[in-house]
Amino acid sequence: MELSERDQRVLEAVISGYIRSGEPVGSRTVSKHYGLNVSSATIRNIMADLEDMGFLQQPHTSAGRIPTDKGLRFYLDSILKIRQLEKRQQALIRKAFETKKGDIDDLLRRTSQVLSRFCEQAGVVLWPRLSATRFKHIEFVRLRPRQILVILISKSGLVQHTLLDWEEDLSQDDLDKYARYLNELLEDVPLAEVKDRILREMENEKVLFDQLFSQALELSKRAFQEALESADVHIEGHTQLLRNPEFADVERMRRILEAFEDKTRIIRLLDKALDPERQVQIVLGTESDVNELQEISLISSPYRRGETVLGVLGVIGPMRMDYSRIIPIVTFTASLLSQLLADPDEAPSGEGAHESS
Amino acid sequence: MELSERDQRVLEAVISGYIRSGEPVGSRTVSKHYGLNVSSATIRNIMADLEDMGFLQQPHTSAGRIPTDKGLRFYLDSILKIRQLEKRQQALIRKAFETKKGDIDDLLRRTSQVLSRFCEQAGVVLWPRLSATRFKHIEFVRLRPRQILVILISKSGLVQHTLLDWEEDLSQDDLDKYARYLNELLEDVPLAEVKDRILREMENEKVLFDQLFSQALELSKRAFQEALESADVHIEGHTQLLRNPEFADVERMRRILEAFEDKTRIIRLLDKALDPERQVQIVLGTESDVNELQEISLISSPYRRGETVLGVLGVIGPMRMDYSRIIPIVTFTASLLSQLLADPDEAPSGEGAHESS
DNA sequence: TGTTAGCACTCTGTTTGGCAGAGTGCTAAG
DNA sequence: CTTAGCACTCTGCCAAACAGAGTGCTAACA
Repeated sequence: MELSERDQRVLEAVISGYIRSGEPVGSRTVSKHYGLNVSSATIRNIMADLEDMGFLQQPHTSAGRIPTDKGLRFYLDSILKIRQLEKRQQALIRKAFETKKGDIDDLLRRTSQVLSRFCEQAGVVLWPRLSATRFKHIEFVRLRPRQILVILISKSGLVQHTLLDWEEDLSQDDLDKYARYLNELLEDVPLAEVKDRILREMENEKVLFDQLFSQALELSKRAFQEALESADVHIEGHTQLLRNPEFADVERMRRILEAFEDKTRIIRLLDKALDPERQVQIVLGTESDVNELQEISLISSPYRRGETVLGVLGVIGPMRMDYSRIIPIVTFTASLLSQLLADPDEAPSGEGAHESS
Repeated sequence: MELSERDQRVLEAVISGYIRSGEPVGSRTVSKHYGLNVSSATIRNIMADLEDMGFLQQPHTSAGRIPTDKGLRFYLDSILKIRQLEKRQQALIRKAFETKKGDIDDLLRRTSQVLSRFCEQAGVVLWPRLSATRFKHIEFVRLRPRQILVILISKSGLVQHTLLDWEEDLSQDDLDKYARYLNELLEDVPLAEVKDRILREMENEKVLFDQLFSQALELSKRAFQEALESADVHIEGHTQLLRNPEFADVERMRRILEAFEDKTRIIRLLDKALDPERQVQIVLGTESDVNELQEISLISSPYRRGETVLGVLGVIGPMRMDYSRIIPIVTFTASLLSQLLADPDEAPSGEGAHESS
């Protein structure tokens, strides 16, 4: 059940025609506009074969063909050649990032905006897992009696805060002491290992009998528990989705946007795409286990800081997307973001690497 | 050009009929279902008068009437009697807040969720302006050479962070010193006054000649500049808007949701509604200066901490909303949020004004 | 054996006319 | 001032008709 060269070209023709127009593509169109020098009747035969093999489908007798998910998947895996993004486009995207420096949060938000604007679909960025970065700083602030605001800062500049209720009322002075101790203890420890580090330290006998130390550790343990679990995602340009004619049905669109509001679903989807091995990953709706997202498709690419993958970014749109245009944008944006996040301390070529003392 | 009691009742009937059904209301319906003991012909005469006066309009000859903006405004200001929210509903809302404690951010996000769910429209919360609260803590973290992460915590537990580029490379030790100095200097100062306080301190001659002090002040000045300006808003339940039949037109809906994505517009709208004098404020779309929001309406209520207004919360929906149902929910939620935010340290006076019979 | 022209058939989308229903304004009578 | 009655208007819906797009099949052709 191999696909001949010609079969593939017909499949490609149908798919790109469908992507362009959003409507079923007929044999006549294919034979006329896609430079295969065969008549429409021949195309019809081929199309019928492709339908038998499950790559194409007909919405109804006497309509043209549209690709099935299987067809799309084959197209993406075997037919589509991904080019580099044009220099001109690259420059435009670079420029979009130049405007203003800011927080890492600003940077990531901007990234999703850029994705949305350039791809004309919804742009999405999965925030770095704290566990992917290193410890930088912790701070405790006594907001009210028995309420402590914990602020955790990662080396990459992520800030996370949690409110802890604590049985005992600790003074701000004590809290400052705890923080100093922890900041020293955990300096530069990968946040994924912080828990182990704390547990190990708890067994240290010097610590075991010191009220201060053990309480500080207990406190940080609770704080990290909350902080490390959280995952966040930012979606920009929902409304671009409304531009797609396939979502003209309000009710359907509503269900999809509803799924977006509960971010956990999107996070689950993106988590699946967080494969450091692959530069770009495409999840067709039907391949995800999220019911409400059956009709949409995600093109994603991981972004890194140095070697470690921090998170994923991508574009969400209808299955019928111009993959050949969007994939290069997504991969380029991912690599650009990785560059922007690169730690100058660690880059060998960069300026003098100071140690913070 | 006074409206008689009867005229008002007809207007009310048309409006509540229209709110219920979303369709033009005819004279027959009014005379039958709204207990005015007059015939439909009489109603027709009255409706014609109301139309002349600009309170009603006809989508086309031989359709029923729908209210104009002026008519709605009159209804809201003069006819509608706002009741207290039922005890049962109150309890349900209270319960929705109980589930989990968290950050102030969590609390505010939850508030917008509650609004959205109970009103079945989009819920919106304008974050407290930092300038409305008091200084609690500042912290500087040296992320990279010449890059300082500033973390600012208000007494109410709001956390704000900004990244500052600084000409000179300051050591973490120095930064800690600055922070200690500032934390002492600014303890409990209202953030609105912090700038003045800093400027005043800068003129202090003891400080003037001390490198450390003056740099700390300069640093904080820049930090506060950024932090105090920012305003944030959270909108929950966009998708509820899609439920309204008047937004069945995708293109129109898209424009509205697009306006939501650029939060500055919503912030502008909510700022207008931040009037501490009024318990509830309603902005009809046409009354706002935001073009894209002509067709929607905002019901809002300020929330406080003690005496000072922190921000606004509200509900955004189509003009045709069940005001009589939603207004009590909004005002109740605002007062509940105020209670939850109340500082136990400061509120011995028990200002719980929202007692119900 | 693969390709092509021709033809009958099917399904969709749009247009047209007709019709029922809802609602109005006006008039004349109570 | 109120109301019954009536002619009129506009919408929404339905059915029929029709053009257009596309297919599958068959038979002829290279």
